[in-house]
Amino acid sequence: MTPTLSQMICFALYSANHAMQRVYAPLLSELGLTYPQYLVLLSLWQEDGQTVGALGRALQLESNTLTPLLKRMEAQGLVTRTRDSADERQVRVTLTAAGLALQAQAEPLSACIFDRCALPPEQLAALRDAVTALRDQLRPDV
Amino acid sequence: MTPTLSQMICFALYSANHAMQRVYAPLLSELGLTYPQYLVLLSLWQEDGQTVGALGRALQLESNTLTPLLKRMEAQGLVTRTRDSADERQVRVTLTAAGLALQAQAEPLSACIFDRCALPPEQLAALRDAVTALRDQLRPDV
DNA sequence: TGCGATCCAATCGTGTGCGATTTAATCAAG
DNA sequence: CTTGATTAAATCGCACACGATTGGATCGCA
Repeated sequence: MTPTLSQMICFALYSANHAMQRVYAPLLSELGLTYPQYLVLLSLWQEDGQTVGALGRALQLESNTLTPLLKRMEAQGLVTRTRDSADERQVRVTLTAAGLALQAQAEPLSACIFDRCALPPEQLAALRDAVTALRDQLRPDV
Repeated sequence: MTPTLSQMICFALYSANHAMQRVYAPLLSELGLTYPQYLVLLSLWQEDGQTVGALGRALQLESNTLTPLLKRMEAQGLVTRTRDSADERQVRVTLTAAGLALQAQAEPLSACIFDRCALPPEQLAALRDAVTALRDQLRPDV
């Protein structure tokens, strides 16, 4: 028997992800950011100067997605993209002053989202860990 | 303090959703379907002849996403799109024989995905319900 | 009955995601 | 050295998502 839409874990993840993006979008828009651009910045604030490949591993995206996205961020003056002199195949992505400065402006966001979730911290952390574990289970080998 | 990427529930949902789509994609590709098209079919197999608006409420998508998607499915011969004669503003989406027939072919999919999740049914259902509850919490009013 | 407000779908432009391929740089084995 | 294999990014084409707007159809109320 074919299950209903709402019974499926895939649709739960699909629709929850979109709902989350819809909460973030208007807030990020004030900073001139899209949702994936914000995720890239989160990763760079954590560790600046990552290569495209390293960002891809962190965000679980390929260069065919990241390259145009990073070019738009470079055009906005948030990052610079420079070939690694030791290995010219790699491109390092480095925050500009403007990209660094956004961290302060984005800082209140996570608390705002946390409130919106309306869950005790432990429950939210448990949910996050369960979702992450499922994700890692679904990923090929690694 | 800015949290790390992996600490954020938003990234857990984002990456888990993508991981799920990456599991489905090659299987659906054999049926000539994309992931959102499969979700539309799930909804139509549950209730045929829904309007674009009703499908949008079920899938939580707007007409600007659904209309082109449904046109592609119509071009593939999976559904028909007809204006409701009682209210010409509405468009009813109805399964063709081919669209109905796909249900049998897609039937093994959900079990296949379930195995991939490698979780006991109760745990998977609990996770699904928690994700769904969070999604509904994030949705505006309703 | 008329006419403005509302509702539904469609259209348009932009930004992802991703399969498939290409280009350039590095590595490895002889 | 050199040449074939591997690796890293970029490119291309297509299918979503979605904000903003448009065009018809229906509704509500004087």
